[in-house]
Amino acid sequence: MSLPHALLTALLERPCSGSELAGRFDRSIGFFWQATHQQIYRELKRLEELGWITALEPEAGRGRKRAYQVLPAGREELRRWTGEAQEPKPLRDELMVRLRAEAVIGPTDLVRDIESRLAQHLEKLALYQEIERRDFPDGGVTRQRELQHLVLQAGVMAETLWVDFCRKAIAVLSEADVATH
Amino acid sequence: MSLPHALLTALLERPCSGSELAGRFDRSIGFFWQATHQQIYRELKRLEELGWITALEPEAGRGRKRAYQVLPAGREELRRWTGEAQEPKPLRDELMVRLRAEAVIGPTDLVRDIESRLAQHLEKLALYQEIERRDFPDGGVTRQRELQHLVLQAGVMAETLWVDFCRKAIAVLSEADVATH
DNA sequence: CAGCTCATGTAACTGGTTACATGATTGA
DNA sequence: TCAATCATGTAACCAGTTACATGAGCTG
Repeated sequence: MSLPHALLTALLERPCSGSELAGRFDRSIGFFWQATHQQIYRELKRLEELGWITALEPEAGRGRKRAYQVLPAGREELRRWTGEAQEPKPLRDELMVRLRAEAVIGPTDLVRDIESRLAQHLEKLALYQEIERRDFPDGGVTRQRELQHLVLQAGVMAETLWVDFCRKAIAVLSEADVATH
Repeated sequence: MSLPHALLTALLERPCSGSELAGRFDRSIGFFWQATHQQIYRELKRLEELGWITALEPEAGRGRKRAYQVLPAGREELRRWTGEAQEPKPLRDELMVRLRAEAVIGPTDLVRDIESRLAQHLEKLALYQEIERRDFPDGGVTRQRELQHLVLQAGVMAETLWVDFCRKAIAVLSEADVATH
């Protein structure tokens, strides 16, 4: 249940409205946690009811922008949750299911799809490295910057892994194709 | 929507009952796709209604073991799905949300949790490497074995990444702790 | 035949997704 | 002033999770 805490974090970094949050979830925060605007509005309402956030200008509803800020109770809840133990989620990837299916039913078009994934991961890797070069030329200086850098590095590491794996998979699938024909 | 296709793959590898499938989802298949027995039974019923699988012995219900095998229509569906294009799912990890929260609200107990995660990832990595040593001493020989090996390697790569990342995170969090006190 | 375990199954709930609706603001 | 766009919101749905129930078969 990370969404409420991702929202608290985002609102602490800078108070803003639901639509702005949706925008931020398409960029920085969205690199490691995604949310649609429907989820965000639903959750903001809940957080307000819980007394963890409050609207800055108590003006009314539909169509009018409504910015929120975090209340002390929200900050306290975020602190509690951040230090809480969590089990690491096991790997869960559709591509692995497909590879295992290929192993059973023989050659399919899967290799085409992996080539296209490779291109996308290369693109994302380049994006992250560009951001890293621009925003963290000397790593992080303050504690906050170091932690932000760390999260970005996780993205770089993950995309690098995917690039490596896609190349390996393409090699295996192509080689096997040749041997089969 | 991988579960039906994971089940088709498992049943092609070896026809079996729901409870046996649940067991297999705790081991090999479960390393990259998890499912509870409730999900499995629900899905098996659906697959049978779709005409993709059929019970081997048409004996009745509750309490009696019911083994299934894949029908030609099921195999065809699996082939179709395997070659289908899929967008790579973006990284989505609670730990990144927590790190970002730490960056905003200052030191918490997070580093303890990461130390415990590190131990778990090391354990899983050792398990995967043990399986690799035992089952793939010379890599894969046939196409099928090579693909199975590839999937296992993905597990090794992912756990290695997590081990590296946890160590990096512990370094940053500890160092920052010292600087803060 | 009592009690245990195995195998199958039901029900309620949660987080996330998709499709659609409506009020407010802006600018040609 | 009206069409486009922005901001907020409702509803239905889907995959996955948790808790619990019940029939079948085995063992002491």
